[in-house]
Amino acid sequence: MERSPGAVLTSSPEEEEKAADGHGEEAVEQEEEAAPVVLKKGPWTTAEDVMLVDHVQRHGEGNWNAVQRLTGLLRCGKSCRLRWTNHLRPNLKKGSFSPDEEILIAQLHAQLGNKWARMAAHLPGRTDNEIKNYWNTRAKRRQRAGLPVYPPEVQLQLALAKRCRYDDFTTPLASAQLPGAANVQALDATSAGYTSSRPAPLDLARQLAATGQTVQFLSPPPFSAPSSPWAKPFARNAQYFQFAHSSPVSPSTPTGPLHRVTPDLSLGYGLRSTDQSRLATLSPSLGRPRVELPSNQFGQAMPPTSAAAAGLGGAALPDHQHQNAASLEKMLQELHDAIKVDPPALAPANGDAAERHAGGGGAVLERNGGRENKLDGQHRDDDMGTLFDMMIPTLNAPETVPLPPAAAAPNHSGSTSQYSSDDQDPSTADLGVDLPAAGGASPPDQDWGLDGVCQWRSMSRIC
DNA sequence: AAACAGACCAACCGCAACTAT
DNA sequence: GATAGTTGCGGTTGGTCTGTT
Repeated sequence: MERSPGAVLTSSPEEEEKAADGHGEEAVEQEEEAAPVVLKKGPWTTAEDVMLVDHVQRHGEGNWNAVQRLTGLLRCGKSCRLRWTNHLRPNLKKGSFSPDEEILIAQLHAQLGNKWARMAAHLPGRTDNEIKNYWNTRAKRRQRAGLPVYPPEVQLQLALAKRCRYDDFTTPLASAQLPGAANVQALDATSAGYTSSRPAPLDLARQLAATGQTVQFLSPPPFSAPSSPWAKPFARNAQYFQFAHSSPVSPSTPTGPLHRVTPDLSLGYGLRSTDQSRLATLSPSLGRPRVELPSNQFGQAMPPTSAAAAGLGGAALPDHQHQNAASLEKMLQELHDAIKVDPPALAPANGDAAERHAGGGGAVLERNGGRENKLDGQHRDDDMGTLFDMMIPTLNAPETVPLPPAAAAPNHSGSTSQYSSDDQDPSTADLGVDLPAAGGASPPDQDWGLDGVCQWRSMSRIC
């Protein structure tokens, strides 16, 4: 919602408006002879907007410092540029963020940190300022409320990514075996050319794909979700699996279509197909082996074996799928051990998974007593949520994953923007946010505050 | 109805990177 | 290579709106 540009609040709005209105290029010359121009600050007037738009139409974007000189607009170049990019340029999308956009922002923030401009590149029609404002207000509000900053689905990504760093995925993954050339390209892009001393990007999509699940790019569906994604139950979540740190995003990443990596994560708990089409994932570099690290995330060193496995390439081995499936199964087993239930059977590494997925059937857990039941997809969603509930405290247990101070206690200022983009790890800081202290009680309102699906409450059982 | 607090948003500022000279 | 100018980015501020007391 944009405020009326006519709301001039400067000290002498009338005079300034007059000045702005009356100037053509001839009037400028007069000013140049006069005393130094006092540039205006504050809200833009309609007349100023018109002048700026006219200037851009004539001269194109750029050379912003010339705007004042050429048009007499009493604004500095920076202000002109800002006004243009944030409000006047065509194809800007105004209004509140759609649920899909919200989810995407959370994903992007999990991956990039406070790289608003880069995030904006993934949200056509949105500006960095808009995203920044959105995130800061929501994040602050959630932090104040003692809620995790990221929605569960993003936390799951981070949790799994973090977890997997400590798993011994010793086998190079066979991207060449992935179905679909685009997939291979995209997934390879997450690792090829990764020359930093930082840990190699972890890409669970790849791992999942190696288990035989399909990984595919979907066309960008319109942002049309009817309700806030953060209000949704957990389940669709396991959808996006380009993980933090896994897909370098460069400023030159096309700002148009959003590319999605959507593994069919039917590892016994399944996802609804309708969910799958909705979730955006972080755009890979579309095959370019560009090396540009995200500003943060996963600063911790990955064990060498994991680093090697996590995407530095390598020849495909015939048994990759089984090995990785076993790793994932092991992970699930551990998670289920924590909650004293049996893990769901890992889906076979072939079409069977998709079949189960489509049918909504399959053995899933019933939390009560660990009995297995045939439940519908929703219940499987819940089970996945339970898994996640268990995952977070496990992952953040001090003996396994030391949390940076920011993770242990939210920033005193309540801001999410204070970490150094290179030094801090929002995947840990924010992932772990607001976890109840060991032995402590969960915050009273630990759900996402929107649909009452509170999986976090169960944490007290294991903390 | 008034006061207050929080949310929201536009815009500014400082800094860094980039480019031209 | 040094310098100046330009552009882009992220953090912050301050005004307005809206809901609550």
